[in-house]
Amino acid sequence: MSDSFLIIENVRDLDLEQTLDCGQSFRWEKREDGSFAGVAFGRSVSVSLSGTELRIENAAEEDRALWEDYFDLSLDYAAIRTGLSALHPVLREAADYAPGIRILRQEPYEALCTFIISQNNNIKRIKGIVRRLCEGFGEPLPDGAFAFPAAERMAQLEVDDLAPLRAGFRSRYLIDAARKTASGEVSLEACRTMDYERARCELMKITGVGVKVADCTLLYGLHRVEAFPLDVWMKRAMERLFPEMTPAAFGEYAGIAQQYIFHYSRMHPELF
DNA sequence: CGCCAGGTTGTCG
DNA sequence: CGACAACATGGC
Repeated sequence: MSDSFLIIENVRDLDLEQTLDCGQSFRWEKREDGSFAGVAFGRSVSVSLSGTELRIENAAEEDRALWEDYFDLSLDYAAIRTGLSALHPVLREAADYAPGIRILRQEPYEALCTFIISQNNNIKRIKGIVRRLCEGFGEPLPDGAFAFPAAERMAQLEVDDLAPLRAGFRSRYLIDAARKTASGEVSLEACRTMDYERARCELMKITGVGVKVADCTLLYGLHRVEAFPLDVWMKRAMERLFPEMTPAAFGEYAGIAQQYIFHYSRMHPELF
């Protein structure tokens, strides 16, 4: 319907493929023309980048700040990359491999749910489950896409209602996450500013949320860039490529280092 | 067909 | 505390 679009100028250190298909979000699809279609904050858009000009189709001018925030454009990634590169030669290589990665500022509840779904699962199937979750329980949007369902909506469901997702044992975790966040028993917003260790514990009050899912929620949903999620790939990478390093040794931007390393490792499986 | 997937939980020793 | 199977499902 709408032919509105938004142009954000002077965008640096962003590559859409590297950022939207590096395993932090599961809702973006690449199209034939190279643009990416997806939904965030209940807004269905398609995004393309030419040079330093970011074009967001079907976005309103009043949402400019929202999209600048989503793509984390206020953070100077070139400077962060320089700092991280100095820490370790392999980190430099990983950062140089995909310098256009940015940590998206996703909605906290969406990040929580998608990484609950991610456990002991593969990315292809994670995407399918997330899509069915949105189509089944999210608000329909004018262009036929669906918003990510609200916690309040999911809190009213029973575990069996999620059977069509084929999410297996994760369904009851999703319901527990919905109920505890909707009721306020777990406060995602409080985790934004809480002491890091405290925030982790807060999230782990949810059944099915352990250290790794908590860290992913903090990093991708609450932009706690000190969080350093250790999945199977990262554990292998730490053993093999950074035997003398600890997560804390990567500093205040450890989470960004983690994303460079994760993506680099996944693209170079022959290293392991 | 068997192994594995951006883990967590419960159960043993 | 540390190790280890079980957990649903389906991609490859």
